[in-house]
Amino acid sequence: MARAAVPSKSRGRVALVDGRVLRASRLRVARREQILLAARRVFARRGFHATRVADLLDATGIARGTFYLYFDGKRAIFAALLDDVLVRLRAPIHAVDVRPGAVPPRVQLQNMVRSILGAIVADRDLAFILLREAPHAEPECAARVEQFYADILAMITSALAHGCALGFLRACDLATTAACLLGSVKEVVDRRILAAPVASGLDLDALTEQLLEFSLTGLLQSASLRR
Amino acid sequence: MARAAVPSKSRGRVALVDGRVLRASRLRVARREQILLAARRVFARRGFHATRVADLLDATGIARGTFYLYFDGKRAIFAALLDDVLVRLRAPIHAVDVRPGAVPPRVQLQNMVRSILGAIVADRDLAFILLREAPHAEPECAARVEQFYADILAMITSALAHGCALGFLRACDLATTAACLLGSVKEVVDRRILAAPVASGLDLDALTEQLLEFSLTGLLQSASLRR
Amino acid sequence: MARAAVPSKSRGRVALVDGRVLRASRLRVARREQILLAARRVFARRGFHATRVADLLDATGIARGTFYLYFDGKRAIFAALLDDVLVRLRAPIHAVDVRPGAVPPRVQLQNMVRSILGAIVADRDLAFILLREAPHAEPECAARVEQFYADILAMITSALAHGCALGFLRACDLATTAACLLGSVKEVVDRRILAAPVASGLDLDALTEQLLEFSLTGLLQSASLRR
Amino acid sequence: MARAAVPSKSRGRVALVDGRVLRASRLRVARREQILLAARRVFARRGFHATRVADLLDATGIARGTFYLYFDGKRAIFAALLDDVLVRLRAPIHAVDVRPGAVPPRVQLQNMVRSILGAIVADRDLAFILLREAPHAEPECAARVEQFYADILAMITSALAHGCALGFLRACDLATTAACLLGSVKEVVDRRILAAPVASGLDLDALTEQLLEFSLTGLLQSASLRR
DNA sequence: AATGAATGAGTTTTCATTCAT
DNA sequence: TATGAATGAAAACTCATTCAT
Repeated sequence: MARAAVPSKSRGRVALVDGRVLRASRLRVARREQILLAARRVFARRGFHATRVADLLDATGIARGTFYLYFDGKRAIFAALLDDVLVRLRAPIHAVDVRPGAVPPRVQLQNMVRSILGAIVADRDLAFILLREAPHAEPECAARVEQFYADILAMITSALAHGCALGFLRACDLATTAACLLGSVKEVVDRRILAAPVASGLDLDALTEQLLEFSLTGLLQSASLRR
Repeated sequence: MARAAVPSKSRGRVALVDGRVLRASRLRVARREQILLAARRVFARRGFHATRVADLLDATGIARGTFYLYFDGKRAIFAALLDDVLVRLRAPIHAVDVRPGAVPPRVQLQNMVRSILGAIVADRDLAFILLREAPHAEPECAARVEQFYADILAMITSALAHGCALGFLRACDLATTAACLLGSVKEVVDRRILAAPVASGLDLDALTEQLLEFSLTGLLQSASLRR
Repeated sequence: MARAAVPSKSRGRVALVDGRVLRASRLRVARREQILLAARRVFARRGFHATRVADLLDATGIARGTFYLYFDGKRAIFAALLDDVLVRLRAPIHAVDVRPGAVPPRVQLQNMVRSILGAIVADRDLAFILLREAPHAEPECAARVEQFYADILAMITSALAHGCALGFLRACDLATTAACLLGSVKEVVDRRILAAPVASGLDLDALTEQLLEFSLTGLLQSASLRR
Repeated sequence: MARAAVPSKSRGRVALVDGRVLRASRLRVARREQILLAARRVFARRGFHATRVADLLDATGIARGTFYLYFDGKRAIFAALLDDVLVRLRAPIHAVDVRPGAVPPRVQLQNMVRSILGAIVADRDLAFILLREAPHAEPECAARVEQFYADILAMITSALAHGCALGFLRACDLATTAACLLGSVKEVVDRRILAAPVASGLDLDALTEQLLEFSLTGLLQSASLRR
């Protein structure tokens, strides 16, 4: 929708027009962002189904027609938000480098988890949308979320398989264990970050540590390790 | 809504009437169950929001008016189903008995997890409703689900605290670790049971074992336990 | 939409149910007719595009939902009306019988034209819909109207070809002449019947005569026939 | 809207300004024509109701605001187009001169019909607008079209009356016969010109001949004239 | 008790027109 | 003059719930 700005160094009339076009384009993009920002908050607070287009209008202060100028409807703007969060959360996820000389795997994991939690804290509303709303909003959105998780699970599974092969990790059912890992992160995010009052001092490093500790060493005391 | 059957010891005419009332009452209850059963399937397949009352009617074969004779509406029947699943899943959950001479804690945990998974497999549709629909159906439903999870988390937290105090478990952030545990179970249920094709041979014992193993001993090889 | 009435002569419960069903079915059909009747008037007076569903509701005195219970929308009810008129006007149209001993062709034509005009007068609103609204209402409606006229033109063309072959009629360009005939009838219907004040004494026999006379013998005096 | 060019006889500065004004005015008129031309095509192809202002803009390549600078709106530009066609088609229509020494009436008629058909072919889009769209576009447009036809019918009626009085034409119901004539022409235009593929070799002289022949001498063989 | 026709509030979406730049 | 973003009135359609039979 938002057209790419056309930068120009020419003079006279053309420059004028280009200047106008450029400015208009910037305004367009800005307006779009403004609507997205407001919508993000509304969707996160009220949920997809309870949110009416009217709520989005109220939150942005624009007219009905204006909204439809920028988005094709409620689903479309929600999908745009979902895109946003999917991109942001996919960014920090990557395979662990186990080559000799690389950063130790545990540190890599730590950094990765920490980055993910950081991205979530940086935009709680988007995280709400991904975790709580998107899976039940629309078939299409749900499918995208499912694909996102499927990708992540594939990476986890691959990492587990490597770890086992290299002797770092114990043998386990990869699919089930991957689910355990994903579930742990999702629930911690949900209950320890999203559900936490905004003001409360979130210690992401501590959360990261707890997640890793739980996943890697389990709950038992070393001494009582062998049951 | 469903009136309690009125038992009667009187005779003759009155007894006859009582018999009728009794029969009617039984029919009432049966009909109610029939509607609930059909609704369960529909809600699980289409989701709360996408399910229209007409879908419930189609699935049951009753008339609109009849439906409202048994339930106060779409929300009410969904709430009734939610009640159902909450009761069923709460049943197997209880504190671990750590008194000397009791069944070993790990076995108790194993039995408990196994029971929960068993209850879920026994009624996938209800599990769908709890896991995927109820949290986004209606504020009231979401609140009840939240309360359910809060109860479970409280029990887990308490168990963790006991385990730590008794020296069975390592020290950890109780709230975060409880979330890890709950998340693991939820995700395993979702991906390894609900998402599994019905025909696929589910091995609940194996799933139980994987969950316990993951939670108690983590992923690392004992040898590489200390990083 | 309207289900066929199920007549029943059985007794007792079944009869009761059948009676109810029958009655309900009749009411349904009656209601549908009532809505169609009102809509016919509204569409004829205001035109398809200027008619809002609300106008139809006002005219019938039913609620919005009720309307959509009987028809899928504005287009659907208009299409139903169009069906109606197409059936009624197609009825009197048939090929001319030129076998020896048959009613004289001119009399057959006279009867046919007279029947058509009669059907139109019997339901001016429907004729309005066919002549003035349907061709511009919706692509689909327009197509049906066009097909209707195409059928008629095909019959006329065939009749002209026969007439020429038999020596009754002079040679002419069939397609163009068929258009002349159709156009004459349409315009006469439009201006001499539809545009006429309802009260005005319409003499359909006279109109029929004028139409035939014009088409068959043209305007020139016999004497000046050869220019 | 379009301001008349202001001719100027003054010199020097004022003349310069006048030159500018003149040029601006010419541009204005040209632009207006350009918009009308594009709109004509769009209205003819999509119809009045299905045409959105955006379609007109797309077809012309101007901005929304610019459009409203030249026309008061969708109705206004359509009305302007209608004006255009009404003027063009009224031009060739005039009374038949029956004074001795004048061109023979049949030749006059022939010329007139031929001129009308020529004007239509010269601008099929405008003819579409008059014949198919204007009568259903807007009450005001419909009224103008109706007035146009009323004028024509009045001329035809008067001509018929004269012809009868002079003994050229047979006695007939003037209003009905006038409708026959008008309807014949309209339908022939519609089906033999507008509906014809553009490429198809239209023989307007032949169509004219057919129309006259049909109207003046009818369909019957002279021999079988008296039924 | 059972039925299903009727209801109408609620929501989305379109598009002709305006107006600040 | 030209632009195109903004507007908001209209209009269609859905569906949970009621109620007369």
